[in-house]
Amino acid sequence: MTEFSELGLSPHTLQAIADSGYTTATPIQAEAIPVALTGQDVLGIAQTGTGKTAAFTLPMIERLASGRSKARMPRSLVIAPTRELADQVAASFERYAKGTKLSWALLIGGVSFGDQEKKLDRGVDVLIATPGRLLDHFERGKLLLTGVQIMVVDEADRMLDMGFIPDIERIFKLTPPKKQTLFFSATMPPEITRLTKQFLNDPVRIEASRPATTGENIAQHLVRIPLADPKAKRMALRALIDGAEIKNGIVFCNRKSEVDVVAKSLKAHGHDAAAIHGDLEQSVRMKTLEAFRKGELKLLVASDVAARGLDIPDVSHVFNFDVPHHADDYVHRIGRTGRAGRSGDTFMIVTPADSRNLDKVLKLTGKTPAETVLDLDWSQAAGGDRQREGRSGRERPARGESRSRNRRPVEAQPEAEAAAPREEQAPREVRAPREERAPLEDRPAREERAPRSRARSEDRPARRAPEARPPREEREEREQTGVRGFGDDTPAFLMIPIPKMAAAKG
DNA sequence: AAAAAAC
Repeated sequence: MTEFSELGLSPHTLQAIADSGYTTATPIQAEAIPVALTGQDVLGIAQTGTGKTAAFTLPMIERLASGRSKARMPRSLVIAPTRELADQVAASFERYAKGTKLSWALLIGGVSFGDQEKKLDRGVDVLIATPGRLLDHFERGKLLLTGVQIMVVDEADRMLDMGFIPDIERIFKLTPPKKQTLFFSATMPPEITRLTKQFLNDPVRIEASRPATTGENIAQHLVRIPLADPKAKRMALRALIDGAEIKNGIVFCNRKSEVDVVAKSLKAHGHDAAAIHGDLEQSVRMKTLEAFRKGELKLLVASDVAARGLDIPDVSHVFNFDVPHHADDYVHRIGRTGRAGRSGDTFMIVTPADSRNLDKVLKLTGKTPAETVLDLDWSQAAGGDRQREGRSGRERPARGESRSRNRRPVEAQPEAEAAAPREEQAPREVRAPREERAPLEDRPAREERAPRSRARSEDRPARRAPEARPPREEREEREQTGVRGFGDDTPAFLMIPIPKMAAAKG
């Protein structure tokens, strides 16, 4: 246990920390803060929920305490992948830099340029931004990055997922090479490693990541339902919610449209729920999140915008309305609960159509979740759809007709009636005792199925390897002839071979 | 398959 007072922070900052109610530092804070205070680069391998935001804001505040920034020339820069995350970083500065002269500005999309420009003109010490809006300001000539002394990249691997790496490279190149860089990523895929090698200067590597597996304090439940039908899934979700003692919970869906439908449906059934996803207005996103944080909203229905990074203190339940497309996302989603050693319950609704993604999830977590059985009358769900079974039961109507057709019936009809008497609706939940959760026979059976996927994973590298790493002469030729006009300054990302396209054509 | 992010 390391106290903040041991880390070399100033009395003023320590007071701000104490005012926030903290005394002991998290492992990443204990390791990163002293290093960052010396001005060295930091490569932090840490997931969210490890306290990494404070791990870089605190030393930044200290190092920026002396000196002032000029107009349009921020002295430091924090890049985050999502607006909410950037907002959280801003909140951290607001909290810990209070009483100092440090000024900061939040540059994110979805809000007007005016206020952001005003702040830039006045001069800010800390710029917190998402890549798109930052570059937008830069291109409008509102911003110079040549005065940046400290640059932070938060959740780099997520930026990679979101296609931001070229932007990040560009931003790196707009800042002076002689600066301090604090670089955080939960994982280190090759692309990220390459980036750190190119732009970090002899960084101190600090690891505070939990393994990719899931915490012991999170009880994972699997809810198999017999039909891959959204209505049936909503029935199941309601039954789960009604059958659990929820303080607050997040319901994750794969699609934004589904988020809207599920949120509406829950509200129509008397639940305290609201939606959050990337198509909603920024002000609404923030308001909803704020209400959820304050405990004024019980159920947050979310796309994966909320899966990672968001600072939502303690959630008692996570519901996976859909099996996520990527197993990683599952880990992040359920990681919204069971934080700081508390216990959490998670439920995932699984339909016969989800077996593939489910396999991937189970393989990654290495766990066999408890199966929760819902004793519901599924015909209620199937009934409404039966007459249009021609649609392969998926209920994905063509554009145009979808809205008017789906909306009302979904909310108003048999479903609503089905919910009427609560006692009847409550799930007859048959929960296996923990020890019995993973019957030993189950494991080998699952293992035996593996050859199929193993065969796939074996031949995949074989197919990709020759593309990803062409023979030397070819590479040199490409380097000489493929990209022109940059001289020695060719951006590295232009030199990356594009295996997928080649493979697809071949 | 989907989501995220700039106007």
